[in-house]
Amino acid sequence: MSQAELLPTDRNTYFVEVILPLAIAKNYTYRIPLELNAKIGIGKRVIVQFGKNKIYSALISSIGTEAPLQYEAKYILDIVDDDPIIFPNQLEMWNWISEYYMCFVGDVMQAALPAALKMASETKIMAANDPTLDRSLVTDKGYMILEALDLAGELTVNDVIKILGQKTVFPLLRSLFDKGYILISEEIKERYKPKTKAFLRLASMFNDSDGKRDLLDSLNRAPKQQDAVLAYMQLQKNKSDISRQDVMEASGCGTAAITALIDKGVFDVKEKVVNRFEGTDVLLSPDFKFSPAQQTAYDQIKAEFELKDVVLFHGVTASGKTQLYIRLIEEALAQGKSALYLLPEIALTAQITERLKLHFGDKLGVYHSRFNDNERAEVWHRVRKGEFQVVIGARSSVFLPFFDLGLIIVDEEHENSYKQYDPAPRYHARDTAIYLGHQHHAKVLLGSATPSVESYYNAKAGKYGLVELLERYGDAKLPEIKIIDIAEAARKEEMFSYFSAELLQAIATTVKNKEQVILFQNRRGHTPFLQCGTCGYVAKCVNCDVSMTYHKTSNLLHCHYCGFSEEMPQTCPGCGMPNLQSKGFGTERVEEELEIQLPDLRIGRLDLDSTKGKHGFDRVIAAFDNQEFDVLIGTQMVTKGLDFGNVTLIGIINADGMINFPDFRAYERAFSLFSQVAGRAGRRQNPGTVIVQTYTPNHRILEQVKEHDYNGMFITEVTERKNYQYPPFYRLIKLDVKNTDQDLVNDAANRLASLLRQQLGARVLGPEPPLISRVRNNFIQTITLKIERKNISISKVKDLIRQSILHFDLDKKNKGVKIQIDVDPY
DNA sequence: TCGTCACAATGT
DNA sequence: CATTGTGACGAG
Repeated sequence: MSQAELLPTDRNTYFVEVILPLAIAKNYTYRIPLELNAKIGIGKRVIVQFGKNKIYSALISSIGTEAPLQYEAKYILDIVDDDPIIFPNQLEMWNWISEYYMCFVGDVMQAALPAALKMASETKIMAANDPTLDRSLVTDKGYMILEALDLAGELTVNDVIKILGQKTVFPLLRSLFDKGYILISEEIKERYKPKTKAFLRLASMFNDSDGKRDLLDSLNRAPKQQDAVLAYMQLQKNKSDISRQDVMEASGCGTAAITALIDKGVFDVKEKVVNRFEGTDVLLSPDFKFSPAQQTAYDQIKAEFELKDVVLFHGVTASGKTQLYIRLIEEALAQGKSALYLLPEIALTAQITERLKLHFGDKLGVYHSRFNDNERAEVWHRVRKGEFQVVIGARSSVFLPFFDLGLIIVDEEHENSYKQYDPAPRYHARDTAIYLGHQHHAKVLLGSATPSVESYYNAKAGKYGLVELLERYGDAKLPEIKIIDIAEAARKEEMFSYFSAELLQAIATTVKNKEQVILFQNRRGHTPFLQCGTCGYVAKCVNCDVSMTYHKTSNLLHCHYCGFSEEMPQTCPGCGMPNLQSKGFGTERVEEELEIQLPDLRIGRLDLDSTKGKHGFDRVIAAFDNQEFDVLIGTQMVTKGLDFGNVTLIGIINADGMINFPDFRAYERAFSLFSQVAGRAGRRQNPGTVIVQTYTPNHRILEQVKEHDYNGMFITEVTERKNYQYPPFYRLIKLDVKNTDQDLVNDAANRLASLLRQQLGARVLGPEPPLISRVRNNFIQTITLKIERKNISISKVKDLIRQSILHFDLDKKNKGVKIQIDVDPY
């Protein structure tokens, strides 16, 4: 059904299928009132009533003329948009995600739309103020609500829940309503508000010079106001639009003076909609010189793009990848196409966005989770209108309403944060980007210094093009990597706290040379676990099967899984002895110990806890960049695409935790993490040094890191994965079975596994408890499916899984058991 | 997912 | 018995 057919004179009755932003399996059909016929269109939002009271904004996914047979469709209440907010090919992508990752389209809608574009139904309650009613007849709680209404005028249901401290308030409100004490109104409220700014204009009578003089004279006894008027007149010479803020800045007055002038009628105020991203429209012409190696890589990428739609670009750290990307984006723009540059969330620093802004000016949109909703909605609208031709963003920017994409860059393509885990849709942004590229006939460039085994395998197998750039920009050498055996150093009495003599020495020398150090410890907090030296008790979270981490900054024990925190016990809760010992160490502890070992250092910390708040992260980075610290201690946050020219020493405090992780990707992850950390060292003249402390100095992964031997790592990994049936040779689908009752979970998981085995046989593994077998009071059992790539269709397998789950849900014994499906888990 | 309905548990 | 809590179910 095309738009053109839907003329205002159209007297047909239409029915629309809508997607609701909920985790429900079906789409629902609504009827269009005749008077709205002219406005309907796929991809527009509509207001619908769903259930008895709830009102949602849903999205039209299809239009038809057949009335449903089984039931009578409700009418839609209204149509929100004049133009569709999403394109048909986006709907197609949503459906693909929902099919491939086995989730509901409503889940995809939740993830795809910025919250400000989803509207909330806020049920408002007002007092009826009927003097004939006797308030003393209502219950205590009812009375509380009426009192609160007297004070506030109106309340939302949420407010009532807070006031009463209980969840079920509807019966109570219903009875108050039925008896006539209150009024209830459903009001849909759009959360997106364009940003406005107050602009001032001098009232017309003061516009000539006489008027101006009189005005200034009359303000003789109000010097601040006089200043403000003078400042305004000064600004008026160069600018036509003068904002209140401008006047305040130029005159040094506060709001009071301006408000007084407005009240006197001296200034007229006008609210104008302004762009949230003002002040970035500097367009610099790009003028960088490619090194011969860069030029070769660039030519190869172009050549590969002629043959393949997806190209993997393996470029070592500091090889100048970003410059290549910029050149490629410019080319896409020159062809009148747009471009998307994806980065992992934590790599999206002010550093990189500033660099791109210099090149692309106001054509560049930035999209990531540290933006608030209004900002995200604004980026959405401007991409939709084609104002932003280049978007740099994290995972979720694959959902933006692009048209005519010419190029997608997925930088740091190996990063596991491209895979969303908690809530559904559990999609992989790299793979979704490839789908998106396919839709737009765009080229996709995957970039990484340490490509994922999957992508490299795909490239080697000829599915993707492959371009490698294995030398650093401008002759820079790769850093030297030293492996230190902690056990041996301890034997020689060369361990001081967590630091070997060699590391401490290197830190001291580096700092003396006015260079900087990064220390890497992949655990945050102070002490990862507390154990009783007498009875062996370990402090664990009450909701999860994980040890509590002590954080010195809060002086509390924290659970990193559910956020629970509690006081640190003085004596062992198990046996009562005051013998609790700290085991292990996180970034806070490293910081503390380093201060003891080398007291005069200026130390900064970069982890989730030290970077709270919108700009927290950028602030720490900027401070380190400005050399306000000598040493930066951090978790894997320090590894992500940060570019510090002055860092020449990297220390990995303890490499073993990363290597000995029970997961088939552990070695690959350790290799890329260590290589990425090492890549932070010495990006200019000085190649830099990396010191890795470990108890297993001969581990093959460390050997390979030391030799910068990506290829060796790839070959050993590929062999192992082939032998043990892992990706890229097999597809994995993980099913988590969850419930608060441990026995129920175990039994239900067994039942599900046997249902699956009936269909899929030995491809079904488990169930077994995962590493963390209880999170937020839910026990978990995991069933893993390994699906071969040949002789069986993956969509057939997914159908069989869906059938098995349907079966599973029919069994009354499985009531209340939740199943979570993760396709291609990371 | 969320709200409602039916029913059970709790306390007067 | 009235109020609060809990679970199952269905929504167009």
